[in-house]
Amino acid sequence: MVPDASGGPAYRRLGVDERRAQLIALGEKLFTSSAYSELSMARIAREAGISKALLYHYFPSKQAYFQATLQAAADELRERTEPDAALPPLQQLERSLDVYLGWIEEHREGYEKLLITAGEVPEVRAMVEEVRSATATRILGGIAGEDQPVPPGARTAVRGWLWFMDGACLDWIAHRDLSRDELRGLLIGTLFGALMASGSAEVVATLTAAATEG
Amino acid sequence: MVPDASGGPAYRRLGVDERRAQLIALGEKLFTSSAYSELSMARIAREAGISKALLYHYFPSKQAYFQATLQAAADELRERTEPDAALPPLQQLERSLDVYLGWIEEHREGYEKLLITAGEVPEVRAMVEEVRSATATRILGGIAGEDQPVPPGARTAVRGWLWFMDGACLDWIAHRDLSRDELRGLLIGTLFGALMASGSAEVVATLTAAATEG
DNA sequence: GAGACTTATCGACCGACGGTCAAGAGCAGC
DNA sequence: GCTGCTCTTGACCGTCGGTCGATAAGTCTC
Repeated sequence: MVPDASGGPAYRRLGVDERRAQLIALGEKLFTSSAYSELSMARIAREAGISKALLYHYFPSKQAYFQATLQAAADELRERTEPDAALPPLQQLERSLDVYLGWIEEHREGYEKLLITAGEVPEVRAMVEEVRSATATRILGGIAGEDQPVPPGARTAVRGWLWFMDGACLDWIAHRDLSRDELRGLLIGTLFGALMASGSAEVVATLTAAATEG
Repeated sequence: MVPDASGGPAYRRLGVDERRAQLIALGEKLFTSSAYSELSMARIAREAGISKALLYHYFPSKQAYFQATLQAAADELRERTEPDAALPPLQQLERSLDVYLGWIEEHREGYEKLLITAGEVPEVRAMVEEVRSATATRILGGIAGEDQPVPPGARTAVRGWLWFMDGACLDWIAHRDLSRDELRGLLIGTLFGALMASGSAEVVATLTAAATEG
């Protein structure tokens, strides 16, 4: 390093937690404004005012770093969409959807980048896929009864519907000409439509009946 | 190059079209068996038995090369799903879907890799997005009348449905426990369900009425 | 205040990547 | 057998993700 003519320290020495928090906060900012592959670790380090080696001291790889910046948001989302088991299934779904859509409105750019960039990083693809899987299981479990075997059509319908949700949400935040309630209605209506078309009419009937009677 | 001890030519010299065709055929094979980022241009050149510089002589970049290997398949798919304007809208849709699903069955691995890898290559993402956009316009134009303004809800519904299609198809080829007819029924039923839920009930009625009367 | 100790931090380095370039080798025409 | 066109090459460049031994900032002790 260049000798420090000013006499002060050549760099500031932070505690581990402090430095790590700073890097994660920076990562959240950078990864939502640039694509994963367009951000080099060298540039991230430069913007953080540290060396690349230090960045690698805190995170074993670029993918791990990216994943770490997502983890906090992912945890928060999962916790917020955790359904209230006391509610009837349909209301559980409605409430979770509401929270989900609210979260997307708050994190527009991040959500967009996440879905588009998902293909680049296997770990992130796995995260998205795991969220989809868990949600599908939750829905199928909630509507078809606990340990009943799930008919293939219903499984495909729910799986496809989760993709529908992402596509519709991307369209939503791109155009912003639909209210959140309208979108939620579209999503739930489509889920029912898909389940009906898959030959699972009775679960839809059960669902809606339980809602109107309760 | 190492002096050729055998006395024969050090390399085979091919015509431009021949070499290009060979490289595209090789690319189709390699890109369906490995992910885009896992394939280096050096390795592709090695497998083709040529130098990396020659590969770059035929294709200006790795992305352009990848895109070129997709172009043939994309053209074929687009041509095959071109609807017959003489048919009523619903039958157009059914026939195009049938062709589409058949194409996916033929190109399972390629389709899977394509959707998963789409995020990595901007050009490919643009291709997929363009196909979705064109299909959406085709569907919306066919059902809502030619130059009528499309209500936002219907647009979002169709856009989401195209994502639904990809998600359902991925589930379909992953599990293979649904017949093509069942899947097609699920897709069309879901499209109707989505349009109904978006408040475009009348277009669905028009569509199905035209089908049964025609 | 001086010295010892811990460890956060750095500069220099590596192999591999995508991409470029001027020179060379295969083949056709004479 | 020579000439010329162009297909083809080895060597090179800048940057990337990632690694490593050395160094200096801060703290603790006396």
